[in-house]
Amino acid sequence: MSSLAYILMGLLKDEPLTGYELNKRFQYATQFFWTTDQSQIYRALSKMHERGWVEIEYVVQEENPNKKIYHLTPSGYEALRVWLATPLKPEASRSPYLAQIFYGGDLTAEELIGVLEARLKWQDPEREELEKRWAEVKDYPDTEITKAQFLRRLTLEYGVLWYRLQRDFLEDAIARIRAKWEDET
Amino acid sequence: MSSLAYILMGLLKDEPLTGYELNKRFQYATQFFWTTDQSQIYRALSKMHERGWVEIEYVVQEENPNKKIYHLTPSGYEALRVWLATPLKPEASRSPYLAQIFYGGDLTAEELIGVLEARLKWQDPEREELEKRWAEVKDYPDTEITKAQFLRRLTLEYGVLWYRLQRDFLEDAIARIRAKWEDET
DNA sequence: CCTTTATATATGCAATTACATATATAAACT
DNA sequence: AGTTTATATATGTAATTGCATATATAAAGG
Repeated sequence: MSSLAYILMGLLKDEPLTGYELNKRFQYATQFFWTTDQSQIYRALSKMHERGWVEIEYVVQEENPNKKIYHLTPSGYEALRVWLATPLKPEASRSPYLAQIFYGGDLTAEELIGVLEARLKWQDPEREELEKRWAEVKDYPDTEITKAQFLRRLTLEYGVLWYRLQRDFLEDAIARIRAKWEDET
Repeated sequence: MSSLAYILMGLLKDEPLTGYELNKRFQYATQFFWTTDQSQIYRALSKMHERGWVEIEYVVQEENPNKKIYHLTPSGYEALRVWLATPLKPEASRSPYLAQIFYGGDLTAEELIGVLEARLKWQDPEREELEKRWAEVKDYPDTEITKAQFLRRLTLEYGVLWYRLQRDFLEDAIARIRAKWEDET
């Protein structure tokens, strides 16, 4: 099973949820370490059910479509525990925008910078969203929160650091490319 | 076409190469922004040939298997240029190890730290390799190198900054998890 | 002597992915 | 009046992926 199943089980560990609700969590809770499509969530839930990792509670509704609430089973929890403690092999690196810089020697400064500005433009709102969440929790000492809260905050901190690195690098790169290209002409 | 074809053309822009040689470049030149499998390179080259982006020079050898040297065509170069100047949509984030931290509240400190130490162990040699390459080029002023060298160095710099962030985060996380778990017991 | 490594290209395959689309009702917006 | 959004689940599909394996020769290492 791909990581997706385990990430879903991580969410189900705290509360039973429908596929629809899990999908909504994905736009918020896990978005900086895992993104996925709605269709993948339903497919993953099917496979998890086949394996007995989740049980389905069918809920008939009148105003809205019927729904299936997924409950994590003990066997699912066990599978999650094992996965959480298993060192994973390195992920594939995939940053096509770095390739665009790497090979961009023949482009104009505007073309190159256009690519980097576009990236800044979508990354910065995401960075600000994380900064906001980080500001709310950063001041509690490690000793005054639960282990789970501590770990969630730790990943949030990583997210903030990562986005700041991206922003700093992009801003620096844009300035230096501009200077370099002006110099050469 | 996926980014792979363009990254291959970026390499072919400077010199015609065989699939075998391209594969070797991938373990070095591009490894921190793109990793791939040997089989993907041959498959991508086939597709690129169908599209007329590369031409094949057949070389018969006696001591070694025959080989095909791929030359970038003007139409390939043009496709590369267009891609390089096109802002790409955000890549999917995929960091399962962050998920392991995020959901790791029920694990022991040793289990959690084991995952992080394993990651440090494979990342640190890669970081050191990049640091070494960075040390060799970092002191030339931007004005004394070509645009292409400048951009290659810029991506290398990003790679170094990224690996340092990883190391700093992992070391800090390990220390804080250890402290927190000792505290709770 | 046997195994591994280097040279060189290629296919089979199952898993995973993103994107589009289907179905259905109700509310809210334009 | 017509469109979009929210609720809710599901399938079709082409592309891409990593891994394994096939073929073939020569050199180097154990």
